[in-house]
Amino acid sequence: MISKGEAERVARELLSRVVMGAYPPGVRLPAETELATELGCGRSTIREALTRLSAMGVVASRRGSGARVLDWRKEGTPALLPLYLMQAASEGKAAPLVAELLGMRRLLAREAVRLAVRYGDDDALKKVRVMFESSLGVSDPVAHVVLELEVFRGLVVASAMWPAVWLANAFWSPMRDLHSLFAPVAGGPPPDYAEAMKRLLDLVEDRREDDALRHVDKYLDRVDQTLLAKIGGAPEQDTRTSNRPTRSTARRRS
Amino acid sequence: MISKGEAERVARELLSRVVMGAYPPGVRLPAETELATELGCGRSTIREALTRLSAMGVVASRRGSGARVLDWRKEGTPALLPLYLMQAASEGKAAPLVAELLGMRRLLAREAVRLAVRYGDDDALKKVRVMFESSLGVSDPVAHVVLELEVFRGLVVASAMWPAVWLANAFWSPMRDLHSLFAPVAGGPPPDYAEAMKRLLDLVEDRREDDALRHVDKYLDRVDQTLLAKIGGAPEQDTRTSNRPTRSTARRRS
DNA sequence: CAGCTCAAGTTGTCAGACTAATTCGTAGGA
DNA sequence: TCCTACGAATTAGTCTGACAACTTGAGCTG
Repeated sequence: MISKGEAERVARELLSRVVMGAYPPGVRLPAETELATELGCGRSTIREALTRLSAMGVVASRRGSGARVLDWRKEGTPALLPLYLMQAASEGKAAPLVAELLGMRRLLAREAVRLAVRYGDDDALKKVRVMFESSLGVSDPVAHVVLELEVFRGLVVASAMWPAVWLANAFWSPMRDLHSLFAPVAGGPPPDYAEAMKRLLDLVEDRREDDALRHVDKYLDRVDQTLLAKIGGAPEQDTRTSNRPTRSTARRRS
Repeated sequence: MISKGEAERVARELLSRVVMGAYPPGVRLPAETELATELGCGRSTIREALTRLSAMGVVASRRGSGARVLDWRKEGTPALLPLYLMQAASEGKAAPLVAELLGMRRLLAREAVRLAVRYGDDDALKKVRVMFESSLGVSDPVAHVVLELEVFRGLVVASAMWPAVWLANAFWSPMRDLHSLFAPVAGGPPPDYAEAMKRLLDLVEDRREDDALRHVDKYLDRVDQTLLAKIGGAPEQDTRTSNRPTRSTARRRS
């Protein structure tokens, strides 16, 4: 994702052509040799780029037949997020997507807290606390946002439930690229960041699951609404937007 | 994932060496030319395989320096799931992992229902129903399990919230490979599959979010407990194992 | 010992050739 | 007319060899 070089450039170029609609789903891509001459590189570079796009669920190559563009909106992976959202933003349609992304962040943040409370061992949680404290001095918006995500991810890591870590990685690593787009708008860390996060870690270490989940919900409520207000998307009346288990859903008769 | 060829074989071989511990995190892999001669293939094939492993967060290559093995348990992607769980199963440690995977499935299934209720348009939901009905005749365990996952994924697709679809893909496509491991154990579809799923789709189309979520919770409760009992992992007393928002958590005073 | 230079080693990219698979037009037959 | 079978053209997969860009570490110099 952060890698450089010719193959990366070619992959970005091809991906943007697909996302922008120059190569719509279903069509066959030009042959590798054609792409090579057109983009001014060797065939191996084209192949490297196509391998990456294939891992993103954007194209699929078949020997003898060529590479077809897949229905990437339905078959893709979270790696598509940054480019997709950039395009949506350029068309002024970003607001509902951002709201939904925040909802997914909340989903995973809640899961992170839950896992850390249940399975996190004390040493690993200590490391998360160290990571958190090292993020306190940072006021740069982009850096802060990355560190905040890293703390939540650290909670999952501390639980040592690796499949959950991998799911978190699939979402958070594109989110990292993405947040650097919005962080300048969102401004620096919220004023109560240090206090709220410290309290969260305390609750996690005390294994108070219910209190910790309530706390993270409240914190994200404030943060999300602030961000949405600044982005400019009408913040949709009330908290129904969030996908914490809706209040009315809470199973009353189970 | 389903692709064939020499590169796939090499990638599997290298990945299994990493997961089995032959190449522990931090060490440098042998040079590409060495690997090529050792595995009996050309250097381009090795490079193709390494590119895939790199996309899985298992290795990282640097020009001039070589390829290092990453801390794949912390940095990996859900694509590691099948091999990891196979290894855990061979050591008899599968039960807690399976329980956790079922928890994650519930998380995403609930999200699928929620998104479909809120954003799914009627035509797209009709397509999901068609897909579901075409799965009714299937009694083969593996095929059924794949189709059931596909129905839940279809609900997310119907909502047209693509980032959520991509997150679901990241989890469900490895789960597909994985379930084919356990499906023979789990046996065919549960007796109430047709009835329960039809009711779920009805509730979704009627936009009754709360009822739909309750329904899917109850259905998954039954399915999960049956599977866990057969797998042999002690099913951990009661439903506290599931990660539906715990009853006591349901925000009473918000 | 600190700092510099340079040579060896490694990945990234290019080029060309061959292999294996698919596609499609066409000739031939029912 | 329709259908089948065959073969040529097209295309991705793999191998080989070469060079460029970069990193590392040993040896040299002060």
